Amino acid sequence: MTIPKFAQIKQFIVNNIRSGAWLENQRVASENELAEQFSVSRMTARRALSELTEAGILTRSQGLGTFVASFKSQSSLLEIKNIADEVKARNGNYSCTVLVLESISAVAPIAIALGVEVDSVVYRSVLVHNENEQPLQVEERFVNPALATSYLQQDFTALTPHEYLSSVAPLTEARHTVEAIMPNSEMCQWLNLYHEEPCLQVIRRTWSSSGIVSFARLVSPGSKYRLGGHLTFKK
Amino acid sequence: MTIPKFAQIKQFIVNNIRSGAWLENQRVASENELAEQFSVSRMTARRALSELTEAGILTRSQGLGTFVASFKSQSSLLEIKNIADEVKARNGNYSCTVLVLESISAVAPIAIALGVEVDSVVYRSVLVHNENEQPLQVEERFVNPALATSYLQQDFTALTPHEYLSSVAPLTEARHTVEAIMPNSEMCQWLNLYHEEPCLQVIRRTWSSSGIVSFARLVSPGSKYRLGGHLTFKK
DNA sequence: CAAGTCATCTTGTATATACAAGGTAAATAT
DNA sequence: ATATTTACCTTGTATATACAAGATGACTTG
Repeated sequence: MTIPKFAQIKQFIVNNIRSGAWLENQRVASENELAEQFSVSRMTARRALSELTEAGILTRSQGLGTFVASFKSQSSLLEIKNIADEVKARNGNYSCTVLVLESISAVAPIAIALGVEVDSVVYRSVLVHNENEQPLQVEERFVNPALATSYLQQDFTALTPHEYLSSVAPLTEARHTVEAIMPNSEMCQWLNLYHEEPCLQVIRRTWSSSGIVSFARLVSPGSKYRLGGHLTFKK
Repeated sequence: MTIPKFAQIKQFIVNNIRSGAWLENQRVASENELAEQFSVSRMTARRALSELTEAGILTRSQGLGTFVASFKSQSSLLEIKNIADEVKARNGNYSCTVLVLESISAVAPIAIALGVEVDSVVYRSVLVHNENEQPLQVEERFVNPALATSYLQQDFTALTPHEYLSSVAPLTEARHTVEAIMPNSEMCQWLNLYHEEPCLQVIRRTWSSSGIVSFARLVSPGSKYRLGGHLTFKK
């Protein structure tokens, strides 16, 4: 028995919840009770309860006790992964084509999103991420030149923009929104779509300690790409 | 100073990372060093480091030390919230209309998704979630009758299907996928769309301890609904 | 009877201590 | 010189103890 004691207690609790034996909002044994049942110290029993609480499986309140969390309270999460990693994970052949790499004058919405002056110069890149030579996602990115001076000199077939930006301006925050859009004709060409079809668009803004670094638009055909996520009591 | 000591240490560390003073993969003071710096016991310093590690902000390895996690390793997460809560959160007027509530014979894809026999009887509901009397999302749901016998007798304008199902068959797991689709004519009618437009579709399958409970399709117009999420070093 | 107090349960914070186990580098033996 | 041992750092697990603070119900007091 090499499994740590606190982990054994966690398993015991999770098993009871997963099996349906303990229902939502039902009370769980107190730290002292668990300590006695498992012949451990209170601090060890406490660790099991605390970690399961942190994981959202239990809820606790001082003076009252510990309870099975209601499923509703758990927010469901979706992961946005790196597309290159995703392709490689399913043994696809990943490649990347650079379509545009330029400096442009920022129109109002771009300037606002990047936190720079309107009509100031910003960098823009458009890449296509391919799986088995078929376009899977278009990445259009606007970059704050003050924070990534030599952006235009990079070879993005070797190093992704995200990786390069992480190295020159360490990221401290990112915000995403996901929506369904209809691609314009330019985007259809980039994605090699004969018939118009709805696309998933992820907007990602990234911050570093010195300000907004970049603003990216990731567009993928609805027929080829989806986001997935799952939520469980495991752990 | 009523802030707990372990929380003060956490703040100190997070501030250093957010400000950019400590870079990715950089080494952080050890438990003993922190304990001395802050005049606390090792266990208290340890708690700060452990909780930040659990939150994905630090990584630790036995024998080596503690390090600032690389931003890349953090998966970006999107939250799928309850739509009624979301509407209420922005002070919208939430309402719900029941369009269909019936038992049908399961065709193959539905039967497979629910884990029941093909052509067996399953329940089906179609609801429209409205914000200020405008359709915001259509929820089409197929339910395993064995696990929610009296599903068809419920009043879903008062209690959402998700809430009802949680009460009769406590959920233990959920899986989601998000994609962009073009709605068919029936869906356009339900969503009150004059012009066809791309929609976000969330597929949600939920499990309880006794099997697959239900299979829901949540469709929202791309122009009215988006998923948001953000990733930060806060906490 | 009603209001306040007290005892006793709960979780929360904090410390001191002990040993286990992983990793590195310097000291030692071959 | 190379290989092994040893010392010393790190994090990981576990215990015993103390007091703080929230919640509840019984008991006491006005």
